[in-house]
Amino acid sequence: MTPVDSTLDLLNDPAGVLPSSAVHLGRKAVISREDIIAAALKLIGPHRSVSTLSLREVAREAGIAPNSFYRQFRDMDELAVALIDRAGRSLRQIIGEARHRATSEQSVVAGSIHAFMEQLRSDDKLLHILLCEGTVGSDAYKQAVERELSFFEDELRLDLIRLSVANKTALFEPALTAKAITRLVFAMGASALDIPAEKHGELTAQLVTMVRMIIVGTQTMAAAQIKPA
Amino acid sequence: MTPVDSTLDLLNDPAGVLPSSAVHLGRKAVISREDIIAAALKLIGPHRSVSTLSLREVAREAGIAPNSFYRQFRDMDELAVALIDRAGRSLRQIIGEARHRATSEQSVVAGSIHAFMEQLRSDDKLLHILLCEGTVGSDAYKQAVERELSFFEDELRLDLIRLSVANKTALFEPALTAKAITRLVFAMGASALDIPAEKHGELTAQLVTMVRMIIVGTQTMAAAQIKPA
DNA sequence: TGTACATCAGTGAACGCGCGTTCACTGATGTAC
DNA sequence: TGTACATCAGTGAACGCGCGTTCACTGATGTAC
Repeated sequence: MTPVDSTLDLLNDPAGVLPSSAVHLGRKAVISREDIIAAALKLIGPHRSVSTLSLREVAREAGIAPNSFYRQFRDMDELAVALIDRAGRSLRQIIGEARHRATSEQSVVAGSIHAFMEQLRSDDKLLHILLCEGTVGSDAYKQAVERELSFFEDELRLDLIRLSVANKTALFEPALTAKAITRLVFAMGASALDIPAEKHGELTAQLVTMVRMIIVGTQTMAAAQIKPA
Repeated sequence: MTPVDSTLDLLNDPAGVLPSSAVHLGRKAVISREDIIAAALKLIGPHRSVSTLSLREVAREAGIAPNSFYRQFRDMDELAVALIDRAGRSLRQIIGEARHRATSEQSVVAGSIHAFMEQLRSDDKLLHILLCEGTVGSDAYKQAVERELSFFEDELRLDLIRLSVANKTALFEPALTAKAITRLVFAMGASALDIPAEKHGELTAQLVTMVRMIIVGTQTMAAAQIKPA
């Protein structure tokens, strides 16, 4: 039971060398939000989504009393939103890195998608959260997921514009293009969670082609001088 | 309590004019699968997905004893799969009708999407099921939803081919095009469930443009003689 | 440095609840004579 | 037509369980002197 061990470590840490995340205003907090988040992440997997976790279950995994949970979170909803926020931030960073390594539209698309699928293949719990919690759960869940998706869309939109300027190729409604790509990638990612890993390669290739369709379409429509609505 | 009333009606139906769905092998079955399915549909809504329904809750709504449920379904999973099957069949019929009214790619796209969004706007419970149950719940759920989606993809693929032949415009990988469109429409539909009805028009317009991007892309790629992988 | 004290993070026990599932039953149904 | 009977769809009561939430507590922590 790691959380319990780390509790003991904290208490036996006279030199104060432990991560400051567990320290609050000069006083040692034996249970941190981090402990609870880590426990929830341990429980999440391909067949467990955040919305199916119970408070007691998370507390058990964290090695704390059920009611101690309340010292850190108002309820499970608040924990779920914290997890979704973290998941969004994590994925945006990963994709952002992949994207800024890229120089052409081609490599932005392929690179980002490969980074995304790699995260997925590595059984990243945070990504599971973003993919699974969007359609069920409380309004707070859904809003949190929608917020993360819109962050994604925005970053993608800026990159699409950046590249279209660099390549001197116009885009038809970059915002809509970014939204379409984001939604499609997340939808395909969600269905990839349930297929065996050996088919991920095929799915990645499909996804790259699909996104190319959207980009070629948006460029063609811009070239044809179709007016944005 | 409608189900209870209909039970009484059945018992007081000497002329045997009631729907045959409640009659089994010459013997009157007072509780039918239909009663239970109807009760589940009553409970489903924007904030209730099938996976959050309890057996007792459905039984209560149907006006039957909890254990009577078992005479019709092995468990809630079996009920959920029945609901998903029905939802798929219903939506395919609606979209199919809209599609066969159409003659051009333009009107196929716009017509189908409008029919889809109209179903959504009308608060159709069956559509909710298809949109919400894809990412959570048991494997049986997910497989059932995937199966319905693949039916959709297939019908859309055939229609795209039919129209491209009629219009003499080639398509790049029709199967992938159909898959991209299907996934995108369902993903956008799922997020539409949580937005106020007055924004549905805007969302429909966005969706039409997005799908046009895919179709224009797929046509342009075919015209450019890019080889399918 | 040593000691007394206030604070409050974490707890153990208990609550009432709705759940899925089981069991033996009952009583209407359709059938055999 | 009337009657006795077997069938089995539907039931009421009960089970044990895990849940979220509450309460008064306790004991380690950091502070004041």
